Amino acid sequence: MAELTRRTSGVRHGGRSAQVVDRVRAAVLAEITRLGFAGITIDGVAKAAGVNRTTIYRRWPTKAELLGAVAEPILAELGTDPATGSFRGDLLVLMRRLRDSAARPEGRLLSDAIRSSAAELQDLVTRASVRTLGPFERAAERAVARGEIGDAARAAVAAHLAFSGLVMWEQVRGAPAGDADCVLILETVLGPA
Amino acid sequence: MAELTRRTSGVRHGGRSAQVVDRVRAAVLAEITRLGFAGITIDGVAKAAGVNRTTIYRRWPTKAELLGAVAEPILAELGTDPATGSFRGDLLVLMRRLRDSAARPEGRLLSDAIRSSAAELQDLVTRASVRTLGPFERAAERAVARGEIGDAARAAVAAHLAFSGLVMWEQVRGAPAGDADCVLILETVLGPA
Amino acid sequence: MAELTRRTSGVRHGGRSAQVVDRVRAAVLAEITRLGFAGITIDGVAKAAGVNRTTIYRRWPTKAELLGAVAEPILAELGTDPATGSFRGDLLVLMRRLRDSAARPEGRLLSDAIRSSAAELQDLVTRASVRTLGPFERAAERAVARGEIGDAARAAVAAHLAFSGLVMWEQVRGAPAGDADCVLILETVLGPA
Amino acid sequence: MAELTRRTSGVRHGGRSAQVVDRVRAAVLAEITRLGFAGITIDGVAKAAGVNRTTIYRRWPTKAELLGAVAEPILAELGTDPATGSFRGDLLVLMRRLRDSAARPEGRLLSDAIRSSAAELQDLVTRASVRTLGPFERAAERAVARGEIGDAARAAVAAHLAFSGLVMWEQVRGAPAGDADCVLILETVLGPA
DNA sequence: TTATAATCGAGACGGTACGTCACGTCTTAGT
DNA sequence: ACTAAGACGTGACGTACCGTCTCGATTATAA
Repeated sequence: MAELTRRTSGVRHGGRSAQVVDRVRAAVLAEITRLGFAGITIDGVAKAAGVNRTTIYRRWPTKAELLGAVAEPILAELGTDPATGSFRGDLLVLMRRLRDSAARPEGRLLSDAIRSSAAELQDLVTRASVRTLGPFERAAERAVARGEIGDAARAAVAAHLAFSGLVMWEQVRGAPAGDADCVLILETVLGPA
Repeated sequence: MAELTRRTSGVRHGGRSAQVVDRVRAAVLAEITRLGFAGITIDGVAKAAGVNRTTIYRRWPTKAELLGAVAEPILAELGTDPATGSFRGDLLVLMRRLRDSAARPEGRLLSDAIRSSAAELQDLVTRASVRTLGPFERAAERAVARGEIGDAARAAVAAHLAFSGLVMWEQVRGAPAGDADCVLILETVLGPA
Repeated sequence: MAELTRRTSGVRHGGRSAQVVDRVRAAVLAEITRLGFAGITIDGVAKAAGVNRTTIYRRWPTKAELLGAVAEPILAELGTDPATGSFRGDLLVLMRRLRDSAARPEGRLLSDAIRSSAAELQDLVTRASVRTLGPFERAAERAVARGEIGDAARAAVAAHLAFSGLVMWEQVRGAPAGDADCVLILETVLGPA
Repeated sequence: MAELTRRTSGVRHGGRSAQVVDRVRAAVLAEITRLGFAGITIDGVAKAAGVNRTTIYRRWPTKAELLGAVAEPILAELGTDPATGSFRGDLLVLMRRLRDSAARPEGRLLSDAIRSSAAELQDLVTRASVRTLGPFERAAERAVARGEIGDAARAAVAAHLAFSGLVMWEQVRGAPAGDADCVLILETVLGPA
């Protein structure tokens, strides 16, 4: 998945190039807000960004790369590991972070992408899943290492359920998850505190 | 969502009409197997079915209706309530049923649809979600009514997690859920037996 | 070209059949007024007539036959020979008659058809041309027979010009021909009175 | 009406673009020969030209523009004024020119278009009429200015008749106008030389 | 008065063409 | 070194008519 740099080798003209990148990024987010993840088109992004369509294709040859580049910052953010010292604490932090991100266009992009089954976005989907689920899984591993939970598979499933339950929440229940919902999920997969 | 009959009243030409419906249905499933849910096109279905494209449009004006019609049987199947007498038993049945269905093209259609965020499929998505999640939720309600679980919200979340965890399983973990996975999920959301 | 009777052999069921024929005929004229000659579709006529599309096809297998049937009365009217006793008088009568007819939908149908180059309407076009131009040509022949004009070819051309000039008048000049225009045409092709 | 160049400013790719334009133009003429004016379809032209259908739509958004572009050269040719010094001479030149053009596909396109009553071609029809009839009318005006004819309306009608008579000739009489026919028309509308 | 044949309404289908949208690629000109 | 601009092929979309077919329901006349 492309990072937010040009694919062709060579010097980057700081000013102009960076401007293009920024405008395209902003345009993608605006389009997500306007039309939703599935409604994004290169044409639309180009127009919204005031940039030529070919310019986008040059920099991000596929839609997956474009979206991946836009999602990169939030992916990085969601990819970091918390360190509360307890599985319960880690999961709660991760869930709240994920929930909060879904309120932003980048987050919507991410969670819609994770659920998507489009072949053309396979790269993005996999990468986004791995990096977003990662901290959940590592929290589980730490819990096992710390002896909080004996059964590693059990810990992994708990992490998976917390993640999946949250990712599917709005799609299935029609409203974003609240703070209490996060706590409920947590107590359901880990038992009452 | 259309059932697998003509929208207008009265299918007359039992023979020919029924044949068309059957062939289109089969073609949709074949295309799902071949290209995946997101790869389905009316053109492709028409060709695979050996039927004219306009014939499909006449009967199912939107893609959501076409897919909904094809999904109807499995929706009906997954929409029935088990009656094992216990929440645990009900959930296990529901999960296994859902897991098994995912191995068939109709099931793949369904679970991919449920995760999809395509605007054009909103109808299908909602309907599929409601009908497939329904038995999970009703099982939770019965559990509450029976006094198995005191907290209704807690029961509902358990149902939601079992459902979501299963629907996202393959997408996120790369392989279909096994029997042991179902049990693990069950023990995670309801506690050990 | 079909007359306004059923093509299949057998008895005509006076009431119902006649009603259908009348309503279709009225619908064709209404559609000509609404959409113009080129805008006529069988679908549209059927809807406007409150008659099933297949009923129209049964009776008039081609569009040319349908239109021909509708045009028949006016064709008959325009096909009769005047007898003023002079070429000049005959032509004037014929021109005025043709001009007047163009104000009615049937007449518009006719003159648009005569100018049309649609292959599917070849039958109609030929028939309409022959029958409408006929009186002009016969008037020329009578003039020659009477000795009014010596040169038969010359007389025929005069008839042709009067006819063509009138048929093209509105199309080219943007407004229907007036009485004075008819006289001008007459004096142009036959010389001043 | 579009000229035979791109609608947007500046054709850049002299080679490729020009080639496409040429091939489409040739294809239109070929299709006219093959199927007649009324039988022309964008699909057919695209196939005959070995060009994609959307390419045609991009360049000529409507059929009227496409046909207008193809007709442009002959329109330009038929739009020039002769200067024989006499009404009679001018008309004869104009008639022969028009008659000759009808032997070529472009000319057939033109005269069929002029007679057409299709709403979608209104632009083309008007433009073609105006530009083709124009020289006839201006010849009449010059005749009046020169004092050849006293009555301007009379001169205009003579021009109109010569034009209409010729345009309708083949449609009504079944064979193209010969040289002698042109002379006959001339003598009919202007009197013997 | 009832058969019976003609006719109609309704639904469906295959097919052609339409005009549009989005994709991804290429080339040339300009900055 | 990039970007803008224009063009193109390709595939899919959803719609409008065309002409044909079959079935079931009427209906008007002829037995």
